Amino acid sequence: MADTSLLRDLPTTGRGLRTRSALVSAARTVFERDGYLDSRLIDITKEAQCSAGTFYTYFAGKDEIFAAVLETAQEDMMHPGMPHVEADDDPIAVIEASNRAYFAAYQRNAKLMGLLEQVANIDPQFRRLRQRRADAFVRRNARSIATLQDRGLADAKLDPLLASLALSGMISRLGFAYFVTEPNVGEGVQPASFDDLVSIATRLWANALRLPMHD
Amino acid sequence: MADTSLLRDLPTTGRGLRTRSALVSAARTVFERDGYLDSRLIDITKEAQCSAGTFYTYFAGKDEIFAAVLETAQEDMMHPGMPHVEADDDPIAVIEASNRAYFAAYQRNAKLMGLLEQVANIDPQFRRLRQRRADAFVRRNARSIATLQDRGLADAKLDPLLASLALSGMISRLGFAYFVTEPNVGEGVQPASFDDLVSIATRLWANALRLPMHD
Amino acid sequence: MADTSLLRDLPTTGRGLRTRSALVSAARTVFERDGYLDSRLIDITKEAQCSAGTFYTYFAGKDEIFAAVLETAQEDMMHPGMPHVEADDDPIAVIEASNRAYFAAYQRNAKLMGLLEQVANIDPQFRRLRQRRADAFVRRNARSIATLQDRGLADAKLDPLLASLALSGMISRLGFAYFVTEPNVGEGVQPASFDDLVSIATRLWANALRLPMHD
Amino acid sequence: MADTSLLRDLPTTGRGLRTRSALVSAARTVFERDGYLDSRLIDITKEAQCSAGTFYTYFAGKDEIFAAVLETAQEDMMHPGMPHVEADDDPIAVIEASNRAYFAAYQRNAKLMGLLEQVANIDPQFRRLRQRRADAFVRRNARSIATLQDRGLADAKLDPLLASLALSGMISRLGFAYFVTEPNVGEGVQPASFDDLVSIATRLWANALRLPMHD
DNA sequence: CATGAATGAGAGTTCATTCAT
DNA sequence: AATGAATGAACTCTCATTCAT
Repeated sequence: MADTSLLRDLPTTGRGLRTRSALVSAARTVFERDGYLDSRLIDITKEAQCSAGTFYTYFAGKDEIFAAVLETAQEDMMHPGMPHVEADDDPIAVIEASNRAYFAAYQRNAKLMGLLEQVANIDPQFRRLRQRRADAFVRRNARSIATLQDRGLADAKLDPLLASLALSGMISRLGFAYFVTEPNVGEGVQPASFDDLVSIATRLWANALRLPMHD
Repeated sequence: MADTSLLRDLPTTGRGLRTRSALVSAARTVFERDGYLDSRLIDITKEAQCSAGTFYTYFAGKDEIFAAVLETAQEDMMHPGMPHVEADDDPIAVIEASNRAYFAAYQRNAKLMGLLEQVANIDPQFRRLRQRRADAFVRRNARSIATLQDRGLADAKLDPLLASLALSGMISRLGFAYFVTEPNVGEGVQPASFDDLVSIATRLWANALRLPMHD
Repeated sequence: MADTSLLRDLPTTGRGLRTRSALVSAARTVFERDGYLDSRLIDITKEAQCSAGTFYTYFAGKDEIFAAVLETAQEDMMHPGMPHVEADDDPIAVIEASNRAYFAAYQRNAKLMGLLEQVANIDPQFRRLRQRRADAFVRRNARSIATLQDRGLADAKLDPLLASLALSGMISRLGFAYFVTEPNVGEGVQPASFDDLVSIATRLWANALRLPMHD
Repeated sequence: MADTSLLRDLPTTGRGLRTRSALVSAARTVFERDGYLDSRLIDITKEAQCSAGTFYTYFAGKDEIFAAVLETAQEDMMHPGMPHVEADDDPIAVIEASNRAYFAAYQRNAKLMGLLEQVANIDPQFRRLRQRRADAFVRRNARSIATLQDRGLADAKLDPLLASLALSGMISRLGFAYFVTEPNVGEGVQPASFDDLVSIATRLWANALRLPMHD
C-alpha cells in the first residue's frame, strides 16, 4: 500500500526503533485528530514526547511519516482477514464474504482512509499510492468476474476490467460514505446498518453481473 | 451547488461587476493550474490585473472566491442539458441518456470537479457543499428507481435510496476516475472511450436493477 | 481648546456645511464608540452616510476631524457655565462653585475627555493642545491663589503657580477617575456621589491653601 | 505592577534566558525611543539581534513583551527604596520622605511611566494594570491618613479614602507633569527644581490634612 | 460636490528545518 | 541519538488615500 520508495531503512538500535515507533504512533494520533494539513510536526513530536530535532533523525518530512503511518495499516487493508471460502462455493456467498471483509477493514481504518483521501488529493505521491492500491483491488475483482464469465455465470457482454472498475468503485464509495463522511444529520440519506450495507452491495454486485439468484 | 451563504451581494456598478468577474475568472484559471492549496491570492490578483487590496473588496478570502468559482459551474453541473426523453420511453434509454449527460458535464468541468474533491477533503464548508450536491443526485435517482419498482420493472428487493446511493456513487466515481485522475500510463487500468464508459455504466446500472433486457 | 492651526476654513455652500457637520457628528459618535485608534475613516463616512472620498473634501485625515470634534466641545469645557459669584464672596464658596462647574463639564464631556487623554498620549499635536488647555486652567487658578495670598487669606509660603499646578492636577485627576475610568467593580476605591466629590475637592483645596474655615 | 497573567513561564535553558532577556531589554529601548504604537516587532528583534521568528518563542505579541518590560521596573516603582523613617517621627517628615522617594522613582522610570500612560489609554489590559497599581498607592496612603486622624493630627472631616485618592492623584500628576511631559518651552508653567517639587507637594499635602505646622 | 472602486506599502505571524550543544 | 532555540522566507490582510466618473 505504501510507496516503499518513501521509506528509508529502519534504525538499528533498540532505542532508535522505539523512538521511531513512538513517532509513527503519535503521527497517526495527530493526523487523525487534526487532519494532515492542520497538523504540525511539533504536535507530533510533542505527542511522541521527543524534540523537534529528533523527528529528522527518522523522517525527512510530513509526507514521509505519513507514508510510514499508512504502512502500518497496509496489511490490514490489502488482505483483510477474509474467512476462507471454497472456490466452488456459491459465487454470491464469495462476493458477500469479500464485501463484508472489505467494509469491516474500511471501518477499522476509517480515519486513515479519510486521511488518505485528503492527502491523495493534494500530493501526487499519495495519489499514485492510492491508485496502485485501488488498481490491485480492481484487477483482483476483474479476475474474479472473468472467471465467472468463463463459467457462464456472469453477463458475458461486460468487459471484466471496466465492470470491476465500476463495481469496485461503487463498493469503495459506499465505504467512504458510511464510515468516513460524518453523517449529516437531518438532511441527506438515511443510515443503514452494517449488514444492510453488505447486503445491498452484494445484491447490486450480483445483479450487475447477472448472477443467477435463488430468490 | 455553491453555498449561497458564502456569497455576498454582487457589486452595483459596472466597473465593480467587471472587476469581480475578472477575479473569479482569474481564480478559476489559477486554481486549475496550481491547485487550491498552492495558489496564492496574489497570483489571482496578478492574473486579474488588479492589486491585492482589490481582492478584499469582493471576497473575504480564498474560500469565498472558490465558492464563487464553483457557482459559475453550478448550473451546468446540476442540470446538465439532458436530451429530452419521454417518460414512457425505454427505461434503459432514459438511464443511458442520463449517464451520458452526467459524464459529459463531468468532462466539461473535470478540473473543477477535481478541485472540489481536493477542497472538500480539506474544508468542512465545501465538504457539506459537495454532500448536498451528491444528495440531490442520489435522491433524484432514488425516485426514478422507486418508479421503476412500482412499474414492476426493477428488483423490488432493493431499497431505492440505498441502491441509488451505491449506483450514483459508482457513476460519479467512474467520472472521477476517467476525467480527473491523470491516466497513469503503463500501470493501472486500460482507458476506455467515452461511449464505452456510457455503455458499461448503463449496462451495470440496468443489470443491477434487473431491468428486463432485450439482447 | 482645539488647535486652530489644525482647522481649515469652513465650506461656503449650505450643502457643504451640512455634510461637514454630519461628518463631525458621525466622527464623535464613532470615536466615542470605538476609540480613536480603532476607528476607521470608513466607519465615520458610513455613519455620516457619505462616501469615503467626500471625507477628504473637508478633512486631511483622522487627526483633523478629531480636532474639529474637540472644537465643538471647546467652549463648554473652557468656560463651563459658572454661576456668577461675587468677587468678595466667601473664597471657599467661589472654589466650590468653580469645582462644581468643572466636574459638571467633565461629566458632560467625559467620553471626549477620555478620548483626548488617549490621543494626547499618542499624537504630539494633541499633547500640546491638552497642555495649553491645562495651562490656561492652571494660570487662572494661580491668579486666584495669588489674590487670596495678597488678601492674607492663603498660605503665603506657597508658590502660586506650583500650588495651582498641583491642585488643578488634583481636580482634573479626580474628574478623570470618576467620570472616565470605568469603575472597577469589586476591587478599587469606593464610589462617591457627585456632591461628595465636589465637597472633598473643595475642602482639600481650601485646606491646602490654609483658608480660614468656619467649622 | 505587571499583570502576571500576561507572563508565561521563563525559559529553562541559559541560552533561552539570555535571548529572552535581550528581547526585553531591546523592547524597552525601542518602546522608549519610538513609543508603543510606532514600534514594530522587527525593530525589537533587530535591536536584540535575533530573527523575527525568535520573538514568538517567548512572546505572543507586543502586549506580552510590554508586560515583561513593565515587570522589570515593577519592584522599583512599587517599593521605591524609601529611607527608613520612624513611625513616631514627625508626620510631615514621613510625608516628605515618601514624596521624595516617589518622585525619585518616577524620575528613574519616567520614560516607562509615559509609555504606560500611553498604553493604558489604548489597551484595557494595561488600563487595569495601571489601575491596580494606583489603587495600591491610594489605599496605602488612605491608611496613613486614617492613622493621623486617629491620633487627632489630621482633619477628621475628611474621608480618608477619598482624600487619599485626591492627594495621591495630585502627586502622581505632578510626577507626570515634571518628568514625562516634555517641558513646553516658552509657554506653559515654569520649571521647578526637584526639591521645590518635593517641598510644594509635601506642604500642600500636609496643609490639606491640616497637620499642625511648625513655621 | 459626491462617489466608491482601486491602490499598495507594510505589518504580523507561522512553521518546517537546521545545528550547536 | 537527542535536544530545542534560532532561523527566515512567505503569505495574508488592512486601510488611508487617490482619482476617474
